[in-house]
Amino acid sequence: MEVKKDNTEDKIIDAATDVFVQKGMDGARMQEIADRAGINKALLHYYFRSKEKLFDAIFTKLIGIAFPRIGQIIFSELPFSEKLEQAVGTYLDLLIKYPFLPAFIVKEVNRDATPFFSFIERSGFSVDPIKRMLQEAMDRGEIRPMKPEHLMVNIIALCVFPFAVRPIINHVAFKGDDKALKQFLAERKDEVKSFVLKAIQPE
Amino acid sequence: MEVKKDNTEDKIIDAATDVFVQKGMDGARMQEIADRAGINKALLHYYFRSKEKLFDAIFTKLIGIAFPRIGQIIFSELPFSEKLEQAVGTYLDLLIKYPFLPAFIVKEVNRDATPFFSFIERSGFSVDPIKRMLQEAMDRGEIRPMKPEHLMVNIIALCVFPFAVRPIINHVAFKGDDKALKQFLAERKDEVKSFVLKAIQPE
DNA sequence: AAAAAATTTAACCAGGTGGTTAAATTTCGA
DNA sequence: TCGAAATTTAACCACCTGGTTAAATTTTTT
Repeated sequence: MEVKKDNTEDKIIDAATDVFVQKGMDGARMQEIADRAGINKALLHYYFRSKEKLFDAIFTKLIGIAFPRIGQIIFSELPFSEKLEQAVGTYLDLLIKYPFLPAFIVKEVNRDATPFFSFIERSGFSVDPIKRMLQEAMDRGEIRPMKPEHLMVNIIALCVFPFAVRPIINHVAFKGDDKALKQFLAERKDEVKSFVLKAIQPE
Repeated sequence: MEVKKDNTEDKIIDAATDVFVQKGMDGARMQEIADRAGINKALLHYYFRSKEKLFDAIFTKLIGIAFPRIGQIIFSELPFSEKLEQAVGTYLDLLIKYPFLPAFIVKEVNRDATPFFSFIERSGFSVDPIKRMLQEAMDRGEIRPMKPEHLMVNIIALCVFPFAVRPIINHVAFKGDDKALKQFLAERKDEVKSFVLKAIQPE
């Protein structure tokens, strides 16, 4: 049940999101954003004083989607395998909904990481609780011992990477067949879960 | 033992590589490339008629590095575990040497995939032999059965992804400590190998 | 020494960029 | 109805973009 937004600011944000995600900060044009929002350039500056300010707003919004709070899952009393299943499932649902997020974030974070850094500071995001949770699971013998940083990166890599290189996979593995690619990405949920579970199971 | 290159064309290519990798096609400026090559803009167009032609040359060169021929490994008679070890080792050495390749390719392939497509066609690159090799390893019972596309994507994801999101990992996991990040990336060789091997072992 | 190739200089171009301004007009809430 | 806010129009700005040109100069090759 989506809320109907028809005020100008939201129209601008929607249009700017589309354009920035597709073209990136460097490739985006204020005129195109104005056109897509159905307004003119003057009004664009009436709402957001500069391209940079507008981009920051969009970037912050999108990074907030890509770095969701997963506290409830982490702090639940479920066994690790079920935490993993929930986390991977939730995250892949999100990626299927926003398939262009990974490429956008890779692009912009490598261009200028400071907006990302300030988001992290503002949001208070930290990996420490996740690391602690993993360490405890290892101590309980639910997971084989390994550096938690590697496990975290591995899980995220398996989820995110296929979306970041979508055009490559689509062409090389599926010869441009969009249906097959979509099917493949849908399968990732089970694939990542079982792949990780086997990889971390103790002796 | 690097070959000393001091002719202008190579100076241009080196400079253009730096600038395009760092800023991308949209962010790159011909003036900056000329400055870095120690020449002027007129001479830049004397060698490469347009920005697009220069970019194509650089992109093709870099994609050729990122999609190396791994035929010798695939067609060797080694057991799969050793093939994996060799392939991952070789590829991670390459990524450590060119750490900005993944972000560059993600960026540019998502901006315009056609140069990538034409490279694939020209080079005759195909996943089919890799798929066949994996299938045979499964038939021999060396690997648990799974879709070869997923296994391929998983291995590449585990290798490449950390480099693509290097600034994020550096900040979130290592609080900006470059040494720690470097150490982490060096560990990936063993990490990916053991992670994948456990994930694919039968039963 | 002559010819050819490489390089510089410096000016120039058309077109696009983000951004601004002022005035007129429309919309909308008090 | 009145006034404020929202929106449009249209012109304008300085600056940057990729790209071109012609002539002079230097370097290299023959």
